[in-house]
Amino acid sequence: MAKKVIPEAERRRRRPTRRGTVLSEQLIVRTALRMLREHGSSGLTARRLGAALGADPSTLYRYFAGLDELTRAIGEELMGRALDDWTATGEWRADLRALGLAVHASYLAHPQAAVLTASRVTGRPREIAVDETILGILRGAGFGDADAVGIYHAFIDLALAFAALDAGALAIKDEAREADEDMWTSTYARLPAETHPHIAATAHLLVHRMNLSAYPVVLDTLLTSAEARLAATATATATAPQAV
Amino acid sequence: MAKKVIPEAERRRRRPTRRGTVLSEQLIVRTALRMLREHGSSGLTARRLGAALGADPSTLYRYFAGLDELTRAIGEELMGRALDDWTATGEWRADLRALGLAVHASYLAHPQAAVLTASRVTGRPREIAVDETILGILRGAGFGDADAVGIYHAFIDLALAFAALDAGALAIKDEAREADEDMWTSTYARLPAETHPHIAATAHLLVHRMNLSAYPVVLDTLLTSAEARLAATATATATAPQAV
DNA sequence: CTGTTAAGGTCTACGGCGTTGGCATAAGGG
DNA sequence: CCCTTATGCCAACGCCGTAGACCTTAACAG
Repeated sequence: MAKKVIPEAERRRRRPTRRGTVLSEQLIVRTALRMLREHGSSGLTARRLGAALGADPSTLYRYFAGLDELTRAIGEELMGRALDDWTATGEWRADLRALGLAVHASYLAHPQAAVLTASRVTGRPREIAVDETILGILRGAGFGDADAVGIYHAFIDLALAFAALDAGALAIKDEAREADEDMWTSTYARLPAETHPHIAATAHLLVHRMNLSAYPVVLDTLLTSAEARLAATATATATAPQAV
Repeated sequence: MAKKVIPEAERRRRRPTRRGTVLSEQLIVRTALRMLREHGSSGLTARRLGAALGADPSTLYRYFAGLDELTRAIGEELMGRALDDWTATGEWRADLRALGLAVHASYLAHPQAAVLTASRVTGRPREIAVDETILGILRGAGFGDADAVGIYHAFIDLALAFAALDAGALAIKDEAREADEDMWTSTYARLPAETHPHIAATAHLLVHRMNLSAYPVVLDTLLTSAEARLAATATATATAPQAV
């Protein structure tokens, strides 16, 4: 096996595989994304990916130390796409909202991949770029460092957590068209009022609501609360500018 | 193989295993929880679980249709424990807060198990009981059905999403004591100010903050927003009681 | 243009996995 | 006490990740 994985930037010799394809990290990651979509979140295997690329499975280990590292690269790709899809306007609240939704949407565009990656911090460049951007927006808006960090933390974790949760729900629906159907209509909507009065009374509302994501609502409450905090701080500073 | 899995309630003949243990769903689930803690979130295998129980791996299929169903039973167990740890006081906001934290804590008590289960709806009895409880608290507090359902949705998804996210972080720390160490001190805290000014400026705050959960903060913003909505609705109703 | 070197492919193999079907046996109702 | 059948065990299938040895050819020096 490979002594060590050579970073993409330092690759010199690109030998085509037996079947003629020339490999690269990008090609592998994109093929992996396609396979996840086609075969479900547990359908990404070294052998299958190798076959799809026309390469021996073990070749992948020249590019990634293991499937785990490949998984992190996939997450990085999704995070990068979110950032690409986003443009700053200078209005902090609108920008944060758009960025949060972009991250969420980017993951949901590949639910099977998101399931594998959304709850992992990769520490790779494009993920760091997102973090830097968020902190920049907050500090630029006038938040103090402590507030900025607190809001940043809530913001990014909220986006990732909901990305993972919603992607999981989506992936299950995509994969198990049979059997699972829809838990809310099949199970919850049929509970008798005697044993579960509250669910029974609101079943008609639940069935609709639970098929949407709660993310936008929660995101907005977070941003509203941040806005209030900013206003309060500004007033306090204006009143007593000598305070820290 | 078994024609069909027989529900726990209908089991009559409890034949001991070759090594003397008498199986039950509960024993299997609890042993699985222990194995997850000891061997990490990917360390739960039919063979290992069988060995730990002193039974043949295939015996498990008499109790669960597959590892997937066992996983759902584990999630159900965690959700049930959360409900057991919680007691109602009648004050809706405090009750919801306590219940949310109980769910979060119950999952974080078994991070490796939580990783596998937190983003899955099981549709099993004790999970349904939690849902019924939440809706009951909200409707009892005076929220209209539409509001109650909206808040319920945000509340439960928030709890589960953060349980999954925080458990993932915890599980990685438990499992990969080597190699990963702490992404925040190892990677982020060392970024140069030229390329990442905002991260560099706040690194000292980030390192502390990112090792905590953002859940309590976000939960409180959600509850505050709900409280405001309830007050607004009450006023509107008092002013114009004839309104729907 | 040729020779050398090692990057980057392929091949083979190992141990472990989930799951299945067939079989043996003993629990418990009659 | 007998019969039925639930429930356990065994053996086997086709996957999996990945390690190590090996081969081939791209890239560069001369």
